[in-house]
Amino acid sequence: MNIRQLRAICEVVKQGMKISSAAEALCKAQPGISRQIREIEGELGVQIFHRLRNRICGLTPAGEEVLQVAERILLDVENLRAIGREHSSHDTGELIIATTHTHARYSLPPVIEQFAGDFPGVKLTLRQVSPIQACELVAGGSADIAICTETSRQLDGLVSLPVYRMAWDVVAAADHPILRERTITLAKIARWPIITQTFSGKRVITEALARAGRAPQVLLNGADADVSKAYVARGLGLAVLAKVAYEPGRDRKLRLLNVQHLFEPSVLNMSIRRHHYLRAYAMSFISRYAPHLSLDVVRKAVAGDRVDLARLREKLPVLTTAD
Amino acid sequence: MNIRQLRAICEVVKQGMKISSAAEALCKAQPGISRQIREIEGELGVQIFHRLRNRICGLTPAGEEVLQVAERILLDVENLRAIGREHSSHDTGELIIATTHTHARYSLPPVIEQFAGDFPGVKLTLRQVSPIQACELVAGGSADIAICTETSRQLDGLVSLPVYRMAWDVVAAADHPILRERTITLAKIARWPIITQTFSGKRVITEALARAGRAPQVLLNGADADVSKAYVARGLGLAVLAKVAYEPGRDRKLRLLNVQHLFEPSVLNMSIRRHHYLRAYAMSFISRYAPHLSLDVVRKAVAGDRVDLARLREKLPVLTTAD
DNA sequence: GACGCTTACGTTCGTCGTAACTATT
DNA sequence: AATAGTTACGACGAACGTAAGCGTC
Repeated sequence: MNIRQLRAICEVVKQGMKISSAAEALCKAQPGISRQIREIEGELGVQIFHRLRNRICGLTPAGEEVLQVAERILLDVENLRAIGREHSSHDTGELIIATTHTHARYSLPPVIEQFAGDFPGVKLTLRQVSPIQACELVAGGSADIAICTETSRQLDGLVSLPVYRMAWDVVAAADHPILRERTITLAKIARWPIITQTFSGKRVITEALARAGRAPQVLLNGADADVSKAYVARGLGLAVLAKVAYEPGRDRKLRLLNVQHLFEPSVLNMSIRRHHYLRAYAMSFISRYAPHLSLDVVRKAVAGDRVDLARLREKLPVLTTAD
Repeated sequence: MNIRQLRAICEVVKQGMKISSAAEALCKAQPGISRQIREIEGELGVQIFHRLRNRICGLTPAGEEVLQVAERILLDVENLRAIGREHSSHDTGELIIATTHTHARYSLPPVIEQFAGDFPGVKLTLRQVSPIQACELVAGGSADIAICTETSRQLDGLVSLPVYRMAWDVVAAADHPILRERTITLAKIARWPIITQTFSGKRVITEALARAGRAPQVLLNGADADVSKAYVARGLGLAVLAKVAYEPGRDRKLRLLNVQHLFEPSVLNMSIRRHHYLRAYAMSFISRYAPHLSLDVVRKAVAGDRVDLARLREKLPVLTTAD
């Protein structure tokens, strides 16, 4: 058995059961990949791929099981390389963080600034995507850490730790009529056009209004916090923002509505691929971003020991400002 | 990187940092092993072994981490082979159970008889050892399942599931004076010489008497249940036996003392190496031996998901007779 | 005929064992 | 001298790419 053979299997699956695409992705000729696969099938004594008319078209049940283990082995091979780099060049390497606009723009900058100062040799990459994509990037090994609100479905092989509760704000233009109201209710919010954001912000407002039997009048959808703020400033509507995205000093044309009682804070997760080796600088990043998280807990959770998430959630600090 | 290289590393460690022994164990020449190691050290860019005066004498910190991951990879490689065998020859293979005398002789025979009938193609091996050795065999990959009472220290990489509570009996010769007592107390037991067994039986009696401020008068130590019974039958003393080891039909010369109130039942564990692939027949064996254990729980526990052991323990049946 | 995989074959690279060498005890 | 590990070298085998073959769309 060979690591190359396992890589061939995984790549063929990743490329949608195409040997030729896998060969290209691995910079090899097709016949090589073809043989690697037949060789390991011969050695294990089972068909891994379902062949239909001389063409590969799916995994056999045995193949499903093989794939799972093969992926774990390849991950561990990557981990060995990371261990090597860790001990040969402690403070140089790469750290890829997948997150949404809100965190890339508002909650992460101070941490990243500090981190970049401390680890000039680490190439830090920020991938700004949707929460689901962020998790998928991490699960697929293309990113180290995902920082995003909870996604509906947990990918397996992914360890998610709650790190903050995110409070929400509703903002309005300084001369917006709603500011004359003494108390804000969901019903009053629902009267005005709303600029919803792409990800969790949208869900938060929709669900909250649904609880009050209302639906938002969506003026504009698919905006991020910055876009939302621009439209709100022009008086076109209200927007729900993560509290961290409101900057009193810069957002002069905006006013906050007092809505803590209307919107439940969302849980912000940090997701890491299970069994992924975390370089020392990655741990350092984590402890800077979430100083209340014990690194030992992180290490254990990633190693596969199940951690008492409920207890972690209980004492989660609320994320309000980035600094 | 190569699986061979990883195997070389693990074998050298296993052989107590001896390259030559590792070479022999792997049926290779020394220079080959030597080179494999230097090659992977070169590729990872770190020293794995500590070298002192041209001689290997320990793992570096990096080596410790590498070893851990390398072992996991080798285990997974073994798992791939097992998956192959599972799907190519479902009902043939090997099953190695490491357990103590009591279970080999008393609690397992009916299950094994049934199993052997159902899976004639499976070579079943029973390794009769101490509880600690049983766990070590499983942790080292030399056995599939360990069945034994809890050991003081949990080996890492080992998943232990509680399967039964083992009740204890004290037996005496039919004409033993203690049988004239109306109620049995620890103090009364402590008056007589005791034949202690090698493993948990010894601890049980010692700890129980210690709670009553007594120490056992040990007449003979290191016996198993059968040896104990023979001496007890000759009137040489009392013995603490697992309830399952007392056979009323055969043990005519022995009498039971009513001691449920004196000896706390011990928890019997089933231990499996974490991430070890369990063949279908192994699962079948488990469900026969412990029908109250959900196979899904077993599968999850072995896969690394932590299971609520406390809840499992609560509703543990008491093991009294084997059938 | 284009696409996708397999078979065939010669080259290249890697792995292994023997043997000679070096260092430690 | 004996033990433990490294270096050197030649032989064998595995992996790769090119080219040709086969079956499907």
